[in-house]
Amino acid sequence: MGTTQLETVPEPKYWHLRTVLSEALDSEFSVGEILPNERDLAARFGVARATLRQALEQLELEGRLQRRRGVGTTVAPPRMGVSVGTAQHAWPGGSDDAWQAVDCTLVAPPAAIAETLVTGREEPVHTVRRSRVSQGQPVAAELLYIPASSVPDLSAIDAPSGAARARAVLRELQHLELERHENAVELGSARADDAKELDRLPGAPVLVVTTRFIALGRVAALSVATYRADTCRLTFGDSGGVQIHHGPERRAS
Amino acid sequence: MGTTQLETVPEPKYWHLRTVLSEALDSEFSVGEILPNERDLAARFGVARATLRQALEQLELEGRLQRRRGVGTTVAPPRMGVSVGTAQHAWPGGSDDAWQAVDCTLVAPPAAIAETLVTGREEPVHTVRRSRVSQGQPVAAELLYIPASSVPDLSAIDAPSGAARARAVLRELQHLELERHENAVELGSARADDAKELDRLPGAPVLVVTTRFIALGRVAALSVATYRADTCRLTFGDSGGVQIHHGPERRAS
DNA sequence: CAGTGGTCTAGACCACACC
DNA sequence: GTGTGGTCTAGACCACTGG
Repeated sequence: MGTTQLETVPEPKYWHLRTVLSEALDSEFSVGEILPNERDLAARFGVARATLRQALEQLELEGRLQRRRGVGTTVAPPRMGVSVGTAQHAWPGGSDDAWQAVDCTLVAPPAAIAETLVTGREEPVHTVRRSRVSQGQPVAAELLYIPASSVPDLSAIDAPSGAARARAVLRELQHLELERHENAVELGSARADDAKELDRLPGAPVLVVTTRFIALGRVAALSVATYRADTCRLTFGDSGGVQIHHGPERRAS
Repeated sequence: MGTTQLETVPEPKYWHLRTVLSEALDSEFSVGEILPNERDLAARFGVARATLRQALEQLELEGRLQRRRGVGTTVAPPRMGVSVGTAQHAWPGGSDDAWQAVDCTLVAPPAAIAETLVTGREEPVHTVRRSRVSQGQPVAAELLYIPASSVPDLSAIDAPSGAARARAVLRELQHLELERHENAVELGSARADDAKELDRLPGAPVLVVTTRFIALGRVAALSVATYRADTCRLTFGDSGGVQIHHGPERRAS
């Protein structure tokens, strides 16, 4: 693991380090193995700790490393494939659903949500919180926004809030006929509450999946799900289990 | 824009700063406007430049800011919706394709690719490079891997490489009957060549979309497309044009 | 040229996990 | 406790853009 190469091209140190470490991970370490601590590594490569950290950040972003405060830095397993947008014509909360309802409240929709829920400007919405676990670890936190008009027959349910009510709301939703749904994926950073649920620090990179469920020509429900970007590979249109092993240069040319 | 609040909760400074700046962006700045430079901003908030930069990095990751070396930091427009995986049953290179072929070579597949292209272990693959432009700016760079056996009738084409040959390869591909395709999305960082094409620095966050095109029960083509994560929102299953305006807290509760 | 963001340093202290 | 990663500082110099 030497770094004694004075680049002819002024490649940033941290980028070069990233490459060197990446190769070392492929050849000298195995999944779950714990790396030397940051101070040692920095000394070994003759750089400041901040620079070393910049390289580690890159590798963590790429899902190669996992860092935990007070514990250490370990070699991450390959990202798990998490299927999204399968079950093309199913409402959330269906029988084979990977999610677990946590809570439910009835509130006035925040402005940004109301805008996407084109229907019912000032209409109250049920807000269902759900979480998704895969292979023993939390992978996503979701907020579902369901306009009250989408589940009109909810008066029979007496639970005012909590997981029971959440399940009741979702059950009601199944009665509607789902036309289609539309997905969008973008990069975001975890808000404090999501971060906690995902066992990450605030600001951790997440993949935000926004799904609009269309029924009767209206948006009957809106899901905003934040997935851990470091551990997840989102799969669309089936084949959730494909393992893509990333080699030395990952997409080498 | 005051920061004179000594937190009772030990919220990191950069995180608090991110929030303050985010709110300022919503209320006091408009798209395209240029912010004060980092040294001034840091002084104004009474923090070190590195801390200020940490906050700016967050906001850039979220697509709120755009930073360019030698120029300055500007307020980014809302992310553009880029449709992916529409045209459910179309090969790359079809008539309404958003991509532009750049180059084409015939090589032995790198190990990581050969593994995903389950067919033909040692078989040579055509490697087609394409780029995608949307609203006047580059949004994605792609590498298409096409096993030679997928386009057997290519001998008639004499162009050895270049854009012309790339188009010829894609034209041949249309003759196959496409069964389906499978998409996966994950976070990555731009390699040097991709970064250059996307007008970003190496290591910039990108959304990597891997698509496997299935025909005759085999993987007939494999696409690895890297999208700029800062400017793009990937849309699946139609509705490419939906604008989601992010409000003050973006997904406020 | 001057001004910008990008990289890097050598420290310091804090929050957390584990013993 | 000790050891880890996370935050923060106050500098310095580099690479790039634009006038």
